[in-house]
Amino acid sequence: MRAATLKDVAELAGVSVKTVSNVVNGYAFVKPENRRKVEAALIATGYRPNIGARNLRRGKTGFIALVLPELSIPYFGELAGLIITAAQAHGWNVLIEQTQGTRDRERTALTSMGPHMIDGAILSPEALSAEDFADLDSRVPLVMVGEHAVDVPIDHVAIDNVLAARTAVGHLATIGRRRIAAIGRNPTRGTAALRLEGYRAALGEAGLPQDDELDVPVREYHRGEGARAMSHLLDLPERPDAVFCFNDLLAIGALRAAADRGVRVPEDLAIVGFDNTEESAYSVPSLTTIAPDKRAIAEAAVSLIHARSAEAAENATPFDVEDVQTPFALEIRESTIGRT
Amino acid sequence: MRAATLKDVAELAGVSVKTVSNVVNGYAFVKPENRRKVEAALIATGYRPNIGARNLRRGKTGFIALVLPELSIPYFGELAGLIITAAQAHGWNVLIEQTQGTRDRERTALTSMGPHMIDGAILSPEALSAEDFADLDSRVPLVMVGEHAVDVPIDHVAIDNVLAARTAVGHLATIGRRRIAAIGRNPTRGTAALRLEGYRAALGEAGLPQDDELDVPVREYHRGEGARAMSHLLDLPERPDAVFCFNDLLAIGALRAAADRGVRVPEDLAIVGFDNTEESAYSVPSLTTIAPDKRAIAEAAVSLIHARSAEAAENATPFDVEDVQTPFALEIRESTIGRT
DNA sequence: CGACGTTGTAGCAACGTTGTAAATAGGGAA
DNA sequence: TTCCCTATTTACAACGTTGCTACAACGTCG
Repeated sequence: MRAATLKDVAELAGVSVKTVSNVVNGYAFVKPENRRKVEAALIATGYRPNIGARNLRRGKTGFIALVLPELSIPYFGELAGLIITAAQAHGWNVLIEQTQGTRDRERTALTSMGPHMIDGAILSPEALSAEDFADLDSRVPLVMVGEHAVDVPIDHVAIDNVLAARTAVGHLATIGRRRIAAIGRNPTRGTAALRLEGYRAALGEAGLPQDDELDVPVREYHRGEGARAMSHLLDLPERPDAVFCFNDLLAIGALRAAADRGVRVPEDLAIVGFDNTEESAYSVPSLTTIAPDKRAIAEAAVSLIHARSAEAAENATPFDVEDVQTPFALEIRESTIGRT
Repeated sequence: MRAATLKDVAELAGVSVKTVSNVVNGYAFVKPENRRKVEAALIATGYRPNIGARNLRRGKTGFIALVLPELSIPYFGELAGLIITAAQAHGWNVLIEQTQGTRDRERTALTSMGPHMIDGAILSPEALSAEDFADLDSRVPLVMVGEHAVDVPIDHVAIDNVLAARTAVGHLATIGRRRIAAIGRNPTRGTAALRLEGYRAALGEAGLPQDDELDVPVREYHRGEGARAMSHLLDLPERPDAVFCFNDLLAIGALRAAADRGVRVPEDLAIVGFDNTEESAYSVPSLTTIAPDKRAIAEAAVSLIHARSAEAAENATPFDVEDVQTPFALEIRESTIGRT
């Protein structure tokens, strides 16, 4: 039992294949009577267009790729959900490629997705560097979300990471913390450098010294690493009274390590996270965090792909590389100001 | 600048299109010399097969659909990641469809994905009933993951929900809890009935009475609902000393509500969750939970689609409906036995 | 020396769709 | 009546790929 094709519908309705195609595509000049017959036949056969064939003919694929480290990371799960929804509004399906944040797999994802496969790609790279983009065939519209420390001419959507980090650390200084640590330094990660910059700027603005031992590097942005780093900070002869974590997972790990040591949050130690994952609103204590507008990020990214795609179709002169800054807010919760 | 096609490669290599196709597909009988020439031309042109055209010709799409409530729910984020990985091993890309757990969107997902689009679908339905499957064109292999309370002849992968719930509640009884509540009853949800059954069975086995007011219904399986339900339980004249939550999100919410009331976990109240999401290992206190083998679920589901797909291709007589039970474990953590 | 099998190559058709252009029908104007 | 215009429909080709089949070249064997 094959699926119905235009041909099947045409035979049943007693018209040509093309007329059926015209009806399906809303072409204006079809005799009302034929239109009715075709519509009846469409329903009777349960016709669904063969997307592959249509795209082959139209030269579009109907897919965009979403390249990210891992769906199991809450931030990416939430973002992916929003991107899928936004893409659907433009008639796109989303293919998700997981890279584990490794440069190798990010490169593979970039090169293996030929232009036959996808109409565009949204990347959330962690380890890609400028040269990886150099030999990239640029037929596919690309948008980076999150950050590009690398200076490549590619459209880009993100919050102002430096300002966000400054805001977070500024908040810690405002509530009287004087020994503010940071967890999340990482050499290969684009955002890490920016958030570190914001952290240092805020320390400067608050007149606080920079102490290298308060700035702990991590290998991964996972809970376990956050706990490890926090543990390390609590072992210092002079403990910090606050810590800025470069994402919520690290902060959750830090929270956990503090609890293990009997360190009270926020009385002894204030903690700020980054991402406002749903988890952060329900932790004990709840987590003060930077809340990027994820929906805005998702919609901006998809819109950019759409615009680039249209531009290519019309052979228009390309518009300048876009650098969309989406809004964010500081979500103040118990981990810095306690129960209210 | 178009993408390279077989024709381009053939012209460059000085052979026919078909010979290039033969090389690309690993056909044995190609003269070594021609093979070399073609391979060189392939690299020179950067040829990538047009998947759409290939699938059109082969009658396969290369995609499977994954229909689930929402990617932002940690359990589904984790599961989706594993399914994508498992599907890749079979050469499949995964299209994700989010339904928000509504019956309407689950039905739409089921009917709109024609067989042109996908080679199979993995469903994690929450609200579908038997009649929704009745008028389903069954050309696409379908696998349900999680639970089907509905009795339909569709392949199915899940843990033994009744046994898992019994194990969880049995654990609470074993550590001496006598007034054990349950959060998660829900009329439309397949798993809820099974977990409730396990809960009641375990109460019976432990010689504990069933008290209807201890069994709190929820609308959604989200953290907020867990907190609300827990709050309600803590308002009872006679508080429970333990609670079994039907998933981790509800448990995290319950944990939060307990903290808000100053109720100590596990001293005053033991909590068990379900799903073993990564979050549950790092909450304060960490959460005792049922840990399904998610990787096994993902791989079993994809394998089943693969088997059904092959069966259809060979016109074999269909094998019986499979009901794969994957293993689970009780992960005992602080929320029932405290710091160790 | 001819029949035959093995190895290698290529032409053609078809997958289901749509753009283009040509064909048809029905009016009304010349 | 003839011709042109408009409204509608249709045939055909093409998108890029691969299965089928034909065929050529080359040995091998009787």
